[in-house]
Amino acid sequence: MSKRSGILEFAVLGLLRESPMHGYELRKRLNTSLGVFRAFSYGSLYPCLKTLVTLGWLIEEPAVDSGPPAAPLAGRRAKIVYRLTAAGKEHFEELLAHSGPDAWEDEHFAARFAFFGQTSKDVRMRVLEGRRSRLEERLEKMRASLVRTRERLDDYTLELQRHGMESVEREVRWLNELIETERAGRVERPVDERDDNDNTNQENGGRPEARGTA
Amino acid sequence: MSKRSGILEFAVLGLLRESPMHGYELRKRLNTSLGVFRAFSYGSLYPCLKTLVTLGWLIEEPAVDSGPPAAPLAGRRAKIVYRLTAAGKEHFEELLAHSGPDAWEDEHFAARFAFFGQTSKDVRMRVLEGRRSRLEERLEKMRASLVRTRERLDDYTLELQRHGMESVEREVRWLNELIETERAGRVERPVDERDDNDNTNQENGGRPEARGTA
DNA sequence: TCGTTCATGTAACGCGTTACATGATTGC
DNA sequence: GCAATCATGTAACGCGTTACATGAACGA
Repeated sequence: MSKRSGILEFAVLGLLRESPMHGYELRKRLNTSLGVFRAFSYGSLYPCLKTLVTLGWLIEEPAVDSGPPAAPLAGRRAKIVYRLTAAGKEHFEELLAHSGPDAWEDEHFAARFAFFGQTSKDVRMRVLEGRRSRLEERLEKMRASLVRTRERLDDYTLELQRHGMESVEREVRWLNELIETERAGRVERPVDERDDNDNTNQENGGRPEARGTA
Repeated sequence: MSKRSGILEFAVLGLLRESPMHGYELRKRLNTSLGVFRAFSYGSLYPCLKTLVTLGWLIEEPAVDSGPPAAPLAGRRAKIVYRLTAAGKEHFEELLAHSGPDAWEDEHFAARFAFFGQTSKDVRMRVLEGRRSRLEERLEKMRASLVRTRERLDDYTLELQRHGMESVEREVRWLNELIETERAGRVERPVDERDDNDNTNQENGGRPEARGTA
């Protein structure tokens, strides 16, 4: 209906899935833990939260402020803590699994990757491979346009293109490593129903060997 | 006044400086020659052109269609060719030289770099160095946030951060090479007043040696 | 008590896109 | 003749930001 948003909505749901939070804290985690790839401001976050509430993905809670025990009374502007509803959880799963055409773009991909810890292995594979083929398309276009326009571009433009292509190629190699690592990975932890907080996901969950590759 | 735009405006002026063009062609060059880093649509391009005309940077010309000699008459919807005015040229120089706080962001930088062929050496140096220090700031922040949050992030988030940092570090190395090359560069071609088309800018204008570095 | 950080919001604007509407020219 | 592509535009919307307004809690 009104005011749907892409990546911000997704990130909010993802963070809230880990644990309930209020807006301020949410924003900080958006810009630090996750935020390497993007910064959000209150002007977008708070309206987004409201929308998600009206959609039923989130509920507001009056913030049982467990910190300072004094002055727990009356009219103090309570922090609003947002908690993911069951429907919200479901919706988030859908978003994770969904492979829309724009799902492989830079920021969409980064956002999904950031929540791989909460994603099943097959979905992870699909996302990684989707991203890779998206990048390979992009490389094709770049090469084609280079062939078409080479000779009538100055050195700087050329250098810019070359550096751009190299960056993309580098990301493809990175994805290749990740995909290999995933393939080698064993156990499929069902992810569902385990009430929070055991985020220690050991047993070779992430990227083992394959480092100092340059 | 109304409808000022950043990078699109800049790119249009830059392309038009090389030679007059109509909107359609302009858009194609935006998305091929230059367009590795960004794609624009008509919905933004045409309004932008109008604005630039009212500002006096551009003038519309009725397109003396030199191609098909037949049917040069009456009411055919003429292509509109846009040409940079003297004021527009001046404005573009200002934009090139200007070092606003946002001038070092990803897309701003890429756009400026794409027009280095029309930029004097000292400005090129300022831009490259500005970009580099901007990236170094960014690296500082990333490192700091890593120190703060390490240990309570899952492997995937960590890997994402690591890859992000490596990308930035790589660009810094790239800039270092470019800056060195610039320093080694000799002649300062005044750039001004040479009526178009001798774009052959030889004499070691771009990036000589320093390749296969990985 | 005074500045800083925490905490929540709103209004206006920025900078673009998508989808639509329109028509001329070219090549088969 | 008909499709493709060239060529120009407009209206509505998307997804965010900046700047502003407000106020409580905390530390020195």
